[in-house]
This record gives sequence, structure tokens and C-alpha cells, in this order.
Amino acid sequence: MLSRHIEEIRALPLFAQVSEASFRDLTRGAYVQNFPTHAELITEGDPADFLHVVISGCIEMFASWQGRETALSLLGPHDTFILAATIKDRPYLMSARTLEKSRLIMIPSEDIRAVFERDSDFAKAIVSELAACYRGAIKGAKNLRLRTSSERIANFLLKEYHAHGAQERFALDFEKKRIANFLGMTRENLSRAFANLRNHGVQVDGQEIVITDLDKLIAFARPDPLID
Amino acid sequence: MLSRHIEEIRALPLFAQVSEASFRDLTRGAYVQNFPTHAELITEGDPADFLHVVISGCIEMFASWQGRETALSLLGPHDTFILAATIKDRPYLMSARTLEKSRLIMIPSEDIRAVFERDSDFAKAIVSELAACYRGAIKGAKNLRLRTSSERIANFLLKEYHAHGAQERFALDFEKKRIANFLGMTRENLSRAFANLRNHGVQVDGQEIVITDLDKLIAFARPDPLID
DNA sequence: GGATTGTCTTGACCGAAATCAAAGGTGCGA
DNA sequence: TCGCACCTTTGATTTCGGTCAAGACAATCC
Repeated sequence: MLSRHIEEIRALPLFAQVSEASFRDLTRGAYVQNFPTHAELITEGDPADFLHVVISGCIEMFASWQGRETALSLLGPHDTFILAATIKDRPYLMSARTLEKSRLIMIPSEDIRAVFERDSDFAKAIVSELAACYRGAIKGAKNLRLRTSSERIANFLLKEYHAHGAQERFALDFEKKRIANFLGMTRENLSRAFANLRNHGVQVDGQEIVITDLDKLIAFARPDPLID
Repeated sequence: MLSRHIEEIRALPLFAQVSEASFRDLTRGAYVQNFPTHAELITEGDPADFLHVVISGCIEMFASWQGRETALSLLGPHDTFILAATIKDRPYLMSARTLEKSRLIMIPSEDIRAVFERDSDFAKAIVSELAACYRGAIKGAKNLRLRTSSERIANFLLKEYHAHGAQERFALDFEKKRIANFLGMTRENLSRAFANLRNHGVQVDGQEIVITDLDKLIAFARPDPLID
């Protein structure tokens, strides 16, 4: 069952450059696991026992404090988590749950750390991955601090638009309440913000988005390569 | 003038493990530079030409968008920036300015990347540093999303309290407007929040902070190792 | 089919924080 | 010492977003 996915993860940037021997060491103790919808995969505070690689499905990374909860990222196929905790052998800072049926590869943290110590190509790939994660986190902070919720949604839609091949009509990949939580607002407010976007070139009907005036949307969203 | 600081940066986690030869390569093209107060060291969007290491003084990392500005971190001696941009050879995502007279070592990005390719110990140190930065960014996001501004200040004060050797009386290291911007609020609101904290065991007089009831402050702040 | 459950939308209201405005403080230089 | 610039505080007002409540709609399960 693992073998079916070997090729797939071998091609990921994190593993593409490692030697055959290292790759065997990484995959020897790894296993594939399927999870149903709404399964909690990891819990913040737990020790980082595995590096997770998403094969299929959809994962929400979230964190809680004093009864409040926020989504910090939404992951899909070929994304990994949580590399930093695995490397540093520290507790997870986030929890993860499936948003739909998902299949993951789990690689023991010890194996990751062992190969990391030995294989400098793997270490370099990890550097690249971590640097990308860090820059993503900084962009997220800028998005949250510098933009209003409507602006965040507008830019989110622009990204989705491009992710769907720049089709003027596309469907949202996530439930709206997930999007709201990820963008740092309530469902109710997301609804209102979508309503506002009617004035800025966007029609929303259920999961269906229609970009009626791209220029108008861009003028409102003001996307920026240093944030988006 | 560089030589005076060689020992100092040699001891930093980022450089402690690299070989003598690699360290020479890293420092050969490096130089020390002094900056006055309020000097802008780097600007977001610029190419990452140097890794900066703070020797003395105080640096604010900030970002702007559409006339708005936010402080993303406050750095002091022995902190480095911006490693991720240097490694990935991408533009800076943040700008940096001095908050007081500061002395920095600047190491050409090319040298960093060259040694990184060659010296696996340096690569490992970079991994550790980046993972720490990433986890710091995640903690910052949680702090911002899950806490009210009063809670953020309370936890900020607790950290300052411990940074000052758990003395019940200490002085803030930064101007209040910098703290406000860093904690994601306005000066006016910081002022009001400080006034509120009188009910939670904190007296504020100018730059002077007195923790009058530590337990009360902790009960209000609810510090959490997964955020702070 | 009909009940049930969860999601989404809308409206009314509330609260936290931003903005606007003005007045004290503080430090620095002429 | 005075004057100026900047930082800080306080109060009044506004705005944004959250909370509460109710209803519409869709999917699922007897």
C-alpha cells in the first residue's frame, strides 16, 4: 500500500534530491493511513512523533486558547506538516483535522532527524521547505494585520481564481465557515463581506463564484506579491 | 574593526558549529556598520543582498501596505535577519529600521549560500534557526488571532518581567508606540489597556512598570508555552 | 415523504478597537 | 531658560467586526 505512493512522494521537493539509501531509510518506517472526515490527526502540545505528508484529501491546521479557535492554514495533496516541530523535537504548536476523507503518509520523526543529520541534500531540502513555510507565515501575518476582512476575502478569491485556471466561474474548495475561520473572521461576517463584493465585480451563489469584473476586483483587492 | 566582533558572532548558534574554514569564508566579505537612530536598513521588496546580525542597538522589523504599517518583530543584540530571504534568494518581505544607534554585521548573501551548499554543519544550524523563526511566527499568529489586545499586553509584560530577572519593578525597553504597533494596536489603545491593567496587578508610570500582584496578572494573562 | 441536522444568510444589537481631537509631559537644542 | 518637537494620555465619536437570534436552504436518514 505504501509502494503505490512512493513515486509520488519521491517527486516532492522535500525528497527529490535525497539519495536512494536515505529515501529508503525515510520510507522504511513510514506508513499510509486513511482518515475519515473530521478526524483529529494531531493535537497541539503533543510531542512531534511523525512528519505528515498529505496524499489526498484536505486538512485544516488550527489552534485553540481559552475556548477560542482559529484556523492557521488549509492543506491539500503534497503539503507536509509539521516539519519544524519534527526537526526541533518540540511539541506541535497547531492541531490538525481532516475536512474530508484523507490519506496521509506518516514518517517517524526519529527517521527524519536521523537522515537529516546524515544526508546534507536532505538538510538542504529541509532548509528550503522551512524557509518557504516561514515566508508563508510572514505573509499571513501581513495579510491579517494590514488588511480589512473584505480585502482579505477579495485577495483570497483572486488566488482561488488563478488556482482554477483563471476561469471566471469556479466553485469554492472549502466550506464557507472554514474559509471564514481561516481568514480570521466569523461566518456571518464572511457572508456580509461576500455581499459587499457584489459592488466589486464578484457574484456569489452558494459555492459558486463568478468574477463579473476582474479589473474591479483587482482594484479593490490590490494584490501584492509581498503578501499573496 | 570586524575582528573585535568575530568572537562574538562565532559564539552564536548559527555559527558555533561551522568549520574554521567556513567561518573564514563567511566573515571574509562581511563588514561592520554603524547606523544612527531611525535609519532604514532594508526595504521590503528589495533583493536580499546581506544577512544582518545585530551586535548592539535595537531594530524594528515592519511591513507596509496601502499606507498602513505594522511592526512584525523587535530585535536586539545577537538576533539575525533576514535568513529566509537570503537562503531562498528572494526579495525581503519586511523592512527594517533602527530604533536607536545600532551596530550590525552584514554578511553577503552569496557567501551565506555558498557556505550553506558546502558545509553541512552550517546547513543544520540554518535549519535550526529557520525552524525556530517559523515557530516564532506561528506563535505570533496565535497571539494575534486568539487574544484580545489587553491579553496580549499582559503576556508581553510577563515576558518582559522575566527578561528583567523577575524584578517586580522594571523599565520598558521600547517606546510605547513601538510596543503598540508590535502588539497590533494603536498607541491610544495601549494607553487605555495599561490603565485597565491596574485592575490586574500592574502599575504603569511612564516607562516604569511595577508588578504589584503577579498572581493576579498571571490569572488575567493566562500565559501558554504554546504561544509565549 | 417527512423529520432532522447542519450550513448559510440576514437583521438587530453590542463591544472592541480605530480615529479624531485636545491637552499634558518630557527631552533636546538654541 | 525658553521654545519646539515628539511622545503620551484622555475623552468623544465612529467603524468594524462579533454576538445573538431567526429563518432559508440543502443534505441525510429513517
